Amino acid sequence: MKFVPKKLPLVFFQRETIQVARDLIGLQLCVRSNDGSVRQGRIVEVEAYIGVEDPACHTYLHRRTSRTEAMYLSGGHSYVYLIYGMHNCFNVVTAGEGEPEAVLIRALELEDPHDRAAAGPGKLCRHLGLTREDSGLLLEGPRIWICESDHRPLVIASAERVGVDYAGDAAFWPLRFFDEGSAAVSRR
DNA sequence: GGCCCGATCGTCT
DNA sequence: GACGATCGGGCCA
Repeated sequence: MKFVPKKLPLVFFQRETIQVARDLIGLQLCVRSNDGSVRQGRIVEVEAYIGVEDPACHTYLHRRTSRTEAMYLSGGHSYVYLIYGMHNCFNVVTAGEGEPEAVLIRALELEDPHDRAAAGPGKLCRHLGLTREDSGLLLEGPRIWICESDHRPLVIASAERVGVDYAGDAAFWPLRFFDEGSAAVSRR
């Protein structure tokens, strides 16, 4: 019987952030371009950013600016920001409205599992064509959505988050999750 | 207005 | 392992 991918409902994202992060591993992130073509990849690496008490999170201590406004939306919206003046990072907003938490999508496995064109948060945005224009969108299409996959990860590993040395103890929190069996993970 | 620095990546040694 | 690119965000004045 053929596997028919099913689009995830918004309630999937409106749960506890760490649980959503783990559950996202193995699912398909899909983006439709203006010309109608769809680019997609299997999520193999994510990081949880758990809100106002997380010193690594953009909304630490309720920081709220035009950039982070999308994080205050209800779970199931996108949050895309520019980093180092040249790379975009795509996040899935989690939990409820006014609970500014999110999951950073760090790597996708493409059709060729050894293709590393989407192995990193900046690289996957470039590959999918995602920019800050795509921040604050609902993840129920037509532009961006996430659907089920018939390829579930065998082992989900956890580790420290990348690039958050400024965050004190929080730099050591094991909030990065990845598919141990994928060659498309950004770092081991 | 000014200053510092970043949830990265590619290149070079 | 080190470093530069490149520019907006965040914070202070």
